Amino acid sequence: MTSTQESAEDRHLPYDVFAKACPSRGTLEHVTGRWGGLTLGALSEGSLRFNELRRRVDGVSEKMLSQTLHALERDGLVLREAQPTNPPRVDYELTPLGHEVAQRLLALIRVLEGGMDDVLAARERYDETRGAR
Amino acid sequence: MTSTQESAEDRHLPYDVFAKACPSRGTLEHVTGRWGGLTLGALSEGSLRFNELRRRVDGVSEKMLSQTLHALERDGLVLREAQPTNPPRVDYELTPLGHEVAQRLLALIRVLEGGMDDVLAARERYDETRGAR
DNA sequence: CTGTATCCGATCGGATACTG
DNA sequence: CAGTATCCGATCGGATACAG
Repeated sequence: MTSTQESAEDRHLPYDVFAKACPSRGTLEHVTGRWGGLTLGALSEGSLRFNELRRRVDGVSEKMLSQTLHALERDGLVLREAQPTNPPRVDYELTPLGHEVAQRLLALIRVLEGGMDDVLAARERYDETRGAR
Repeated sequence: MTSTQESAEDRHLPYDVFAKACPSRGTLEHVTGRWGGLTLGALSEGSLRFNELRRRVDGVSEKMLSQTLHALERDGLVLREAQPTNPPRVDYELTPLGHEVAQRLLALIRVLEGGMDDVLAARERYDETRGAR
């Protein structure tokens, strides 16, 4: 097999995200889903409470944040710590693996933010050529 | 603003993915969308034709691959080169920015693949505690 | 081979209301 | 404060058929 995909099999790992049935795909989707990446990014510098997170991740609804946090918690990327106080206080923080993931995610985001001028220029060219389609 | 988000504003960039209206969010979603990341990853080692890509990105449909490629091309991450031959031959390859993005993406994927044993264990614990729920 | 067009069910995700 | 429950429109995305 003349591999050009220096991925899982070349590194002798049991998981290959390029394979349809691999469980790593599900986690990748949680991490890179609409709110997953921003949530992990927001938690990368320390724990935050539910509504702090909501404000930080601009635009997320309660429902989606709750859903996102559950998925990340289940995957072992986020830790949920509920204080038995009144009013309730719940802190969310990254696990070690969550931190690693968040670091990579933030590196990606930085590249994207840094390249947005190129992206915007490319879009204009594309829309011109294809005449707004 | 006591920033704990060492992101765009701290680096004096005009784009901040955490802001709802920032155009970088759209690009992040193209890149991290269901097929965007896998497509960029598949192209990271060289150009591929349409159906080569389809086989590489296991599970993607024609429609979704086409849509994904258009979005990535418009954002200036992928270059489309159509040969005027018969039968038609179209090569897709990464732009320089596309390569940078793909590198970050692959780094993320590697962390995820490498951490899947932890992830799977965390899931079992979660599902036990919360009783399948 | 490289796509586009259409149909249509599944899922996403926002708004709102409500609970502890 | 920290969520859950429900409604419901928008979008996603697969299957299929068709086109250059």
